[in-house]
Amino acid sequence: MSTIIKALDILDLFSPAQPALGLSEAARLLGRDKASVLRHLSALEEKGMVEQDSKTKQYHLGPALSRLAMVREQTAPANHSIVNVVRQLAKDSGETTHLSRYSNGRLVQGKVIDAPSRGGIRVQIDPAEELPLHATASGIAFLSSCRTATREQALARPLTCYTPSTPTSREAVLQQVETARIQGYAIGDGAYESGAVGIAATVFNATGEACGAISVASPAASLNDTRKREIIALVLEAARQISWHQGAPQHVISQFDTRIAAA
Amino acid sequence: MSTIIKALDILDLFSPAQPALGLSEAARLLGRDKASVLRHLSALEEKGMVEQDSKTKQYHLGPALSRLAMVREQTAPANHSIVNVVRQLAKDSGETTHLSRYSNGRLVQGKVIDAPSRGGIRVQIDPAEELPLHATASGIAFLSSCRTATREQALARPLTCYTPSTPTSREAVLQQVETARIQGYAIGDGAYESGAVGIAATVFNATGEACGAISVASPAASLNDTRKREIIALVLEAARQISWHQGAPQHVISQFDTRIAAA
DNA sequence: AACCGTTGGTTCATATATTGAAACGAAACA
DNA sequence: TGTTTCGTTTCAATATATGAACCAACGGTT
Repeated sequence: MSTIIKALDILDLFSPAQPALGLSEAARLLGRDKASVLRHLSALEEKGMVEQDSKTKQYHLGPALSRLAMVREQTAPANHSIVNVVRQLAKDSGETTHLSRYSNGRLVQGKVIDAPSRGGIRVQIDPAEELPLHATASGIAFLSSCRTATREQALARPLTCYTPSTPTSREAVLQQVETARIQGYAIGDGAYESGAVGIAATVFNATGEACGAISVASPAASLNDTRKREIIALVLEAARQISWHQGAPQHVISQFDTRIAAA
Repeated sequence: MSTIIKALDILDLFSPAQPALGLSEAARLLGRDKASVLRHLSALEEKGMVEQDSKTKQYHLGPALSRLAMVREQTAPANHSIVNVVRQLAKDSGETTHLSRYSNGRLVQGKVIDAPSRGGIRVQIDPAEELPLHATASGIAFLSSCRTATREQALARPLTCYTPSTPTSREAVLQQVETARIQGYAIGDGAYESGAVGIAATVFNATGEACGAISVASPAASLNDTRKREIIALVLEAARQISWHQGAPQHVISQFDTRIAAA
């Protein structure tokens, strides 16, 4: 394994739950030698990827990340219009909405728009959180449209159980994926977080490949059948627009059109 | 030089002006071998730091950056390292030092470090005090780097006169701002408090926007030309460090570097 | 105060991962 | 068509990473 990857693995230790850690702790979590981890951390620090608190000696994520993320956002192609679609979906549905993107085996949050808060109960989503492919509506939707190799790769990894309704067997996941494929959208009913229902549809890129998912998360209590259908239509429309903004090919777009007409 | 740093150097090639680049171009810019750069890019890609457009083969900054930056922002530690820079500046200059931040049309004190008291005359600063933009070195420095709308807004407000040398006309202020812009630092000679000379430089945030100023306040009596130049260099260096800690973009940092070299 | 289990950090011989010139096929260009 | 440039692969030479052992310092216990 390359040194670069070993070093960058360190960054993945940091999370909202664990915003800072010391040398020994990092080495333990990675199962590596302190000396190596120290050298890696020093290199990362030199480039501003992490920062060390001179008092506590703990490391935390550094300013270079803010800078680079800013560059990425500023130069992300055609991002603005896509974000607008997500925002509109949040407004129309009145619920928390998030767009996720697939990259290197992971489904990561692209943009999260919190529910327009006019009181009442809403779902909160952590924008830094990675979405498990097997336990979220977004994940199931994506798996239902991606290439087989990608799906197999995802299923090969351990299927962590989050709630009593998390599908943890290959068969259970595949069945959900299959219904999602037929319907054109996925419903995740408390499989990741109890009481939160996700309704998601795949988004496609210019090559016609699945590249992520758009999803609305609602409290289970607030969903009856007509409301559900309403949201499904909104999500499908948003997925169509985002895919279109990314230059998805005609046959993908028209498939959305027939799905929306059916809903 | 460690491999990690060499790999991370690649990320610095990306900028709003150059949001994507190919392998050869990157290798050329870095003066390194294509093969190495390819391996580095592949490693970075595996960790999501860059992404390769499968069509054009060009690389651009990856989703891991957005994710990690989000974690960093959520867990933003009350920036200890920045305070350290201010403290160090106070120590190196031997004078009272303060970092101010712009917010809602006002320049407010972020952190004030009193001069290391080894006797003699020093300037006292009230940490609760708001800094008039037109009459302090910090204010002039900030105005010399902020966007036009902000500057106009500041000039539209009444220009209170504090001492005989307070600039009270729009033209007088603008002239000071212009010299500050050219020099990269501002000197406020008793414009707010007679006998107190401020030397300030703008600090920038991750968006590359001016967000405040760092300043050293000395008694006029204790300043000769060489001492002044000494402090200017220290202030510029501190501004550079603070901006860096806030993730300011490369072109901002390098501007500081040239200014420091000139001083 | 002496002891203990930590911590972050350093050293150096060993072993391993990195390196870069050269070569390749593909694509773009003239 | 030949020419250039591109991304990518290979492999021997070597520069670099590694980790066991060690150190000094800190914070609790006894």
